[in-house]
Amino acid sequence: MKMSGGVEWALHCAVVLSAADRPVPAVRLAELHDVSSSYLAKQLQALSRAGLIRAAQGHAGGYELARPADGITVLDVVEAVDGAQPAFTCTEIRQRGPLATPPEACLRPCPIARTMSVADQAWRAALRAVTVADLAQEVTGDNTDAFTVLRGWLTA
Amino acid sequence: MKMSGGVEWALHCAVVLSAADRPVPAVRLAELHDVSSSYLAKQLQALSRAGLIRAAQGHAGGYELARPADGITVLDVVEAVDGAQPAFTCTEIRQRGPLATPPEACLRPCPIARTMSVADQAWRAALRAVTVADLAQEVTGDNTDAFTVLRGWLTA
DNA sequence: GGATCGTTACTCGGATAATAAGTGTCCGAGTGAACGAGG
DNA sequence: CCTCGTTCACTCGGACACTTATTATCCGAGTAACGATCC
Repeated sequence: MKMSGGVEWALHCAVVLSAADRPVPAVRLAELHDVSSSYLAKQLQALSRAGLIRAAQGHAGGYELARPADGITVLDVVEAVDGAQPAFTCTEIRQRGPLATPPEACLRPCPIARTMSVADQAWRAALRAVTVADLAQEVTGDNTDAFTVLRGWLTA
Repeated sequence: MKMSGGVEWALHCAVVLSAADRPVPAVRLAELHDVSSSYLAKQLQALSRAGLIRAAQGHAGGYELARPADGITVLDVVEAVDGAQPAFTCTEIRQRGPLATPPEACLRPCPIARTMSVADQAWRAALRAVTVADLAQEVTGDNTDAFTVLRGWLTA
């Protein structure tokens, strides 16, 4: 029950990219957060494959958001990096062993799987309710010129 | 973001134990579900350490629920087997790098950690709302004598 | 006959290998921009 | 002065080792029941 550590990096990068007005290279994002650039690239590639960010190659290239920040939810980022499959997978052990339940009585998922599914959907709903734009606004808070200095550092 | 596979076994065992009227050995539970008895023992030990089930040693020993089935929630079992720590852990990368946020501005968790925490609490609340007794009742459904044949197989 | 002691078989518990996933790193393919030569 | 071709440096992308967590297994410590023995 442990989430991939790269999810945190990907979310921070998404917030930073929402403030940038031009493509930002992965190396720049890495030294901004003081993390391994090679490994951060892996997370950004996952975001790119999911269609959340767009990659621009060549000179003055980098990554930029493919959609407006208020159209990208936290769940989108989490699923892109960590996988979209639910945490719990029912192996149907009720159909095994000497007292196996007959298949005709297993048309619906077992109560355990249903309970897990409900909890999983609640978790996803909570993450779907927050967008990258919401995170960015909370990060800045009252000092609105935080984005200005960030842009200046990104372009320098 | 993957849950330990033993959680499913532990939950099924909890439901079975709620129907038993005497201690059930781990080997019996293992062959009932057709799983590795040695590995299932590890999960049962975790439940025992958490105080959910009680172990009786010696001849005619085994495991039995330490509390009434309606007093054990699904969350209790999940936390006992898979750990109680939340899936997301904030590493405070906002305090690192050239544009590090000063510590005096980090008195509260960052928005990302807050969002994850809210989602985690929603997930836990959904699991806390279901007890082992609820699962047992749903498993039996209309054929109420399912527990009778189960007890007969456990004692035989 | 009853109680006691020793034996025995059965139980859990933690310590120990094998496996899969996650983490971290590297170098090559591709691309856009900049620079210089020519018109 | 403008346009075109070439070169070049910079970018991403996927393929390759290493570490950590999960999965699976084994054998030893402890204990309750059973049976034989003694009072």
